[in-house]
Amino acid sequence: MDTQTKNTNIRDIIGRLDIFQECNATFLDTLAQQSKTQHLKKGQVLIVHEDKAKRFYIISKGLVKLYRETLNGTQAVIDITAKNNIFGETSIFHNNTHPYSAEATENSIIISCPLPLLKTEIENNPKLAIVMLSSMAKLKHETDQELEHRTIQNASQRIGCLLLKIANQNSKKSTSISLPYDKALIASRLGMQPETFSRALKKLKKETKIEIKGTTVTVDNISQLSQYSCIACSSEFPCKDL
Amino acid sequence: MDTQTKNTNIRDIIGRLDIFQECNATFLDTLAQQSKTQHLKKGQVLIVHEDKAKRFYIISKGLVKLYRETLNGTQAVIDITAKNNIFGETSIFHNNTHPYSAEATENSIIISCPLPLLKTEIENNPKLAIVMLSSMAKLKHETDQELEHRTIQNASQRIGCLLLKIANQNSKKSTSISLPYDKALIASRLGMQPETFSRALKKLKKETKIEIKGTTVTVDNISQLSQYSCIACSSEFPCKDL
DNA sequence: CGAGGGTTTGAAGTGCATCAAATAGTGTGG
DNA sequence: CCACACTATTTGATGCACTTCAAACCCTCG
Repeated sequence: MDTQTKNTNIRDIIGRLDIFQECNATFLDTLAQQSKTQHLKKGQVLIVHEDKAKRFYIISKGLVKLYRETLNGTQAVIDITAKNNIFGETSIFHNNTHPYSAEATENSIIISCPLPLLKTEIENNPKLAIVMLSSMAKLKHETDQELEHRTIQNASQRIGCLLLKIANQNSKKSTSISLPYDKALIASRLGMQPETFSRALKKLKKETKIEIKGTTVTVDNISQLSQYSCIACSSEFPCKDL
Repeated sequence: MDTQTKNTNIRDIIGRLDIFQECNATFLDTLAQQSKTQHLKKGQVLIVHEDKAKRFYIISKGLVKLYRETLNGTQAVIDITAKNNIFGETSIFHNNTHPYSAEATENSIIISCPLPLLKTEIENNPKLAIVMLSSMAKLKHETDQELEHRTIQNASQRIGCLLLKIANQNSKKSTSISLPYDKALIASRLGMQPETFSRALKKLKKETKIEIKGTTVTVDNISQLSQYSCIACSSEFPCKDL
């Protein structure tokens, strides 16, 4: 594939992102021209916490874990993010330092774009600033929710809550959910050990009559599940405030 | 005090807030005119989670707890915020619904301002939008840190981390710290029970040789404290990224 | 078929929560 | 200035949830 074609692809992907809907073609063209596609192997680290930030990233394919890590290697997962999501852009507001690390958790294709370009555009395009502002507010709110869950919900309830979230994203009444990534990764996303995840899922199955077969979870009675999980949450199902 | 004088006071306070430094006098005057001062008793609830939002708030004096609460009354504290801080403004980005509850934890004086006015100004004043954006990014980052602490640090380490934060805000080498609010409230802010706080503080005292007398904590050896707490954190002392 | 990662299970330990009760601290009215 | 009432904090005893370490199992893919 020649450069011309590549850039067209990037331009298309960028142009479709929600976050850039208020940007004009000139900016998008320039951004696309200065962007690069990167192929990441599973496990490859893209950002190291507190690194100087020069670029931000868009996931074209795959899965990226955002996390913070202590010297001895213990990790706290902040988010696991997928196709068409952007990350690394918040460093603009942190002295151009990345506030988290990022690692591909499966083979992924990433578009990397220069940060200064975005920064300038935010400063010059008020509409983009507003879009970024509400996107940031949404992120903040999600983290607040997560903090609440960690404080109030037990392991099984947190799993139930995640299942409900996934079920809701799909069709209205879908009862068959396939886990978006492997169980150990889900566990870390929910702030628990893989062993705990396994046992807590078993408990959840017993309590709410869900069916588990490998990577597929079948929920016959969504209200039973929501009752079990949402009793320990400030928001009622289906979580309006997201 | 007549209305004129009151408004002048409000105007002064608003005008000094960091967040409004990029706003012109006309806006600040209008905002002050449409604002009201409220006296809150300790324990009084100002915002109930998911209420329709009409106003945002500025603390002129006192202390306000922002939290989320389940039906059975269990709380998750999001933040405890003091003089010259603003809260309730994020509802602009959540369909005018407050994403948390707010309660005065001591007798407080609050300035309440109409949200639509702020919303319009954000939309029309790009510089304010940028200020709001970095303030929101900072909040998000703080919550990310908190989530990390809950995941990785134990109770004693979290207390130590808080002490370091307070020590750092004051003078460079201050060794005498007075707790900003009562211990049960600190405990809830750190996501633990009062009993746990008491025991964990005792343990911290033993491990790091700090002195505790009522509400005053004396730290002779800050590096010993930071070593104890920051070993379980992705940021090294003194936490640069704040 | 066998290697290797992902997942589950078991056994034991740790940290925090819970409930109950004692103690310290604070403000009030006499 | 003291005694009382009330709140904040500490202490003790016990239980539960989650972690840790070790080993078994399971699945997929060369």
